[in-house]
Amino acid sequence: MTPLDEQDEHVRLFRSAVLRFYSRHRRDLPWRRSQDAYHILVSEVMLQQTQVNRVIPKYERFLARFPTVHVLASARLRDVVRAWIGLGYNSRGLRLWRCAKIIAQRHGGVVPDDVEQLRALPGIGTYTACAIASFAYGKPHPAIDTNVRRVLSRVLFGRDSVSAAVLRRAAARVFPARAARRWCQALMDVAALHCRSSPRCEGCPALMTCRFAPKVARALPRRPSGSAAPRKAAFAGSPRFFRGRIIRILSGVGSMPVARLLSEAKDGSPKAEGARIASLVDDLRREGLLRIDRRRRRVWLP
DNA sequence: AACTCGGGGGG
DNA sequence: CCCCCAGAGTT
Repeated sequence: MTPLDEQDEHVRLFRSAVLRFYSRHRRDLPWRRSQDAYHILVSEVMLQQTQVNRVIPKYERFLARFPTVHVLASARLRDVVRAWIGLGYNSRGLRLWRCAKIIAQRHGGVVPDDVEQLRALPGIGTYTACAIASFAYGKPHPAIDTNVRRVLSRVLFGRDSVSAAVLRRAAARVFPARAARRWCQALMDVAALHCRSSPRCEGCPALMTCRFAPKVARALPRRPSGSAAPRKAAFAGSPRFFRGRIIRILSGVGSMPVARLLSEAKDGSPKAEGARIASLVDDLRREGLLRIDRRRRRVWLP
């Protein structure tokens, strides 16, 4: 048996173990019950940098409120933003709304199945485009997110991470074209249930073929706990904190005086000068999340 | 390549 | 208190 054959055999074992694991133990997630590409689109945007458990209730509420692309496309941004509260990264909601408008106007209300066309939509990057093409349409595009990256890096290279180029080649080599729709979701379940940031190897389907597992036993220190830690800024009082507050305040009213928004936003935060908050409001206006009538000095969500 | 964008739950 | 989490867009 040549080394190449050996390697191929190794990959086959890995693949079949992961797919078998998926058929038995896969998580029952709401967006996996649907084949509707719009549902997949909504779930994937919500899942950008946001945990599954927090997305589930928002996802179901969102689709009950905006059941189709057309409903979302003709909705008011304010209603979209209100449905988005609690998910964070509000501009994702804005971009999803713009996505729906483009899909309704230029794609006949059908979410594209082509990766390039998907990539061209606002808020859809490489990962999300591949995820939609693959999960909704069964097209053979590896959707490489942090989970897939971590599992493949560990199993194939015995490291927590490898360079993007190396990983891309490895992902393509391992990718089973016949199981395109399931493969990456299977890897995500392996990541969520076993190959977590801090690994739980017991019961992992990749255990036998994993180059990382042997290293896990000797526990890693896991904490430099060093003196020179850069020390992160507090969340309260940060730009993110105030942006979130501004959006939350505005989502509850039709429109309001700019001055009142500023005072309500900094309420209870004496450190925040009005000028700083005003500049955050202007950032939000530039991004398209809110509108300002300078003459009448009023602000609102479109 | 480095930053910014929310918010919550867990170690 | 720090870290992580189905990333994308801008500079």
